[in-house]
Amino acid sequence: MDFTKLNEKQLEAVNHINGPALLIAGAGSGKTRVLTQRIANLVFNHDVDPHQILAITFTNKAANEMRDRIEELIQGDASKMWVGTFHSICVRILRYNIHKLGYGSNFIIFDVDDQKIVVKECIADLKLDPKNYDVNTIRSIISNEKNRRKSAEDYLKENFNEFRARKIGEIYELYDKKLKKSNALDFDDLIVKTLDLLEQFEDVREYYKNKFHYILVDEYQDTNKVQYLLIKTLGKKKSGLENVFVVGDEDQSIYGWRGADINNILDFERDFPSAKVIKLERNYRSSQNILDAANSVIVNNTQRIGKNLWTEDNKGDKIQLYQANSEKTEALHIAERIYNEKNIHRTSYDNIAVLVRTRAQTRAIEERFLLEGIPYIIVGGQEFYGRKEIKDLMAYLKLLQNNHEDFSYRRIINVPKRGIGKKTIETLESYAADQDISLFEASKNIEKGSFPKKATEEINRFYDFIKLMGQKKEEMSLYDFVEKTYTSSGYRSMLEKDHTIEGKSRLENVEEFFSKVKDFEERSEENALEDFLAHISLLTDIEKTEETNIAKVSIMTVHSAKGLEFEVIVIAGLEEKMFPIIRESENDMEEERRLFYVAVTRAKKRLYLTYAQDRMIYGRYESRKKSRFIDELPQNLVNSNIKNIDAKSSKTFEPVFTGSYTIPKTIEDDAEYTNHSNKIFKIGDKIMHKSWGAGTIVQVKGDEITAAFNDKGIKVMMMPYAPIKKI
DNA sequence: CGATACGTCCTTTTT
DNA sequence: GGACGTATCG
Repeated sequence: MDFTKLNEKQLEAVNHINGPALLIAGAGSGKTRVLTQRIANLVFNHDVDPHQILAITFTNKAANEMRDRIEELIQGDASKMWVGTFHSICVRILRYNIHKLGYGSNFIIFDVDDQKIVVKECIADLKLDPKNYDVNTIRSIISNEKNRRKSAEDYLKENFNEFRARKIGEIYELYDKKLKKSNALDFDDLIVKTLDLLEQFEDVREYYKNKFHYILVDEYQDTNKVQYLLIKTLGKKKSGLENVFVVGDEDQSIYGWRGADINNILDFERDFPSAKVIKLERNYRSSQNILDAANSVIVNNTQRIGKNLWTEDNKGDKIQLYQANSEKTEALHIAERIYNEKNIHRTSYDNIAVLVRTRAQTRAIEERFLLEGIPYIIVGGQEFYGRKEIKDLMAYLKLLQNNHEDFSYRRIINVPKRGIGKKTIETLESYAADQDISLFEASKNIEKGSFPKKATEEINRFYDFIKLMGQKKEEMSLYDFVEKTYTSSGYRSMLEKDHTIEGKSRLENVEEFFSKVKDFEERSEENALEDFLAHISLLTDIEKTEETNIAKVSIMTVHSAKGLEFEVIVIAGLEEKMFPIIRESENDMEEERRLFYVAVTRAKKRLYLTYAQDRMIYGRYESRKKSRFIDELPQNLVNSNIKNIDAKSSKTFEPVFTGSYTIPKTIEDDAEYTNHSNKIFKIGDKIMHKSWGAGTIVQVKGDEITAAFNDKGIKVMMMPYAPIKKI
């Protein structure tokens, strides 16, 4: 194998074979290359069988890429190597062993939305006032407790003397009971139950300890306590050969709020005293100016091992800071910058990312990009899988996977409408509760007379449908099965009957869902329903985002940007209370600073920072102060539009956008798209949009045009600015 | 029983 | 400003 492209430190890491090691890998220091080459080295030069290797990555996509890359390097098969996220690896272990904990191996995974529904139900069951027990708060308490390895029982014990906390403990307890009854696990359970399994069953523990001779963990700084214990359990060997190789960067630890413990990386040497520590500080991504900026901010943190990024690259451009009047001008400025990047620097749209601290910030930016015809993509969020029709279809599949899962049953029993209303369901529920059986079970032999005739018929029909599909599941391919479910349930005809714009877009979404099913079926070896459901549940934010063939600007949160890089980065909303967001402790502030550090180090060539003097918060304008992080930058590296930073500027709201400030378009072919002065668009017109392709106008309200695009769904545009033409 | 009208609360961040 | 929940009506 050719190691010539590695620097000295990287080579040292790749050649480290036995014994624990900690690789401190600064941003852009080529750690992925090290990880893959080290594994290839193990297999190719040191006779390690791929099935003895466990590699934990941050995303499933990274896992697949890593496997491909290794196969290329060793010119051989690495399919037996276990690579994946903590969650997907745990699912794999659980499928084989969870029966020992009293669960069925066909368990389903509950996402955050599912969790909330359960919590809400618990609050109602315990007759607590929802005003005093906020669903989101309690969901996150339960999650945090699980990540700290505290069971409901532990929590109740610890909080018995405080009324409210005790009640929360009771909710936690009931929540777990409900999940167990539905044979469901939430995200945190996936790790916790795996750990339970390894601790409680010696045979399981020994099996996996013996199997995995080499363990690699990426993004170690973001592991929480349970994940840490999992690695320690698997990694501690009798032989003393603790081949645990962890890679991380304490300066990029940004998931404290989700239980990640920065001490896992800070204390690695204590846990594995013989650990070799290698530090990668040479950066291959960014210009020196960008690195200087990053270094100068992060030195203000105390929780560090300490490192200083450097590059042999040149100084590069200065950082550009822009103070806007409001979030609207901020967005406008960003659009201008992107326009210049495109036309002056010839930067492709997909080499540009706009990073924000909170999802709410994306709206203003998105609206401006729509007006200016800048193609963009919002990475992550609830965009696709959060849609009602997709969740409904998933509920059908979950119910078919596990007939006794009441939450899905409830969701779809009357979708499409089957005349089974609230009353009927309540009766069914109380019957099921009395008998301590699932709703599905309860609907099996409902007594005549307890329900209206029509309802009885429909419940029976639904029961038969589930039963029948259960048989089909075994004989059909995944795709055909999903298709059959969609059609036979009546969901398809329900959507097809809906001729509103919304209905049409739902149909399109379902089509897209089907193409994902097909995709999964083709790419994955296993195509059991349970694998598909788990696959969908465990997708990361980035993976949920459509891949497109047109170049687009990415808009995303800093958290989503972890691990990515772009030529040009815009960080928006650099204001106190926004970035850093309001935090309670100094530790929290350090995490905010790390978050900013992550954002800055995503940039290869140019970095633009923006903030607004006034921002719309909950529908009211609020005065803002610029972020402390701006002051932590080396001021000689920053160009800014602020004339006198210290002077109290007299603030005037700029008027709502009037059109006078529109970006000059210079590219020739733009003219025919934007010169609408004497063209009038009306409903039914076929148009061509510069980035969305062909579409039809469905609504015109003044200057506001709504059009349905063939591939992109419904979009609203401002007529004078939208890059469209009649066709 | 389902569709519309108003009040409420909200924003961190995600597997 | 807007999503989401409860109240009220048809």
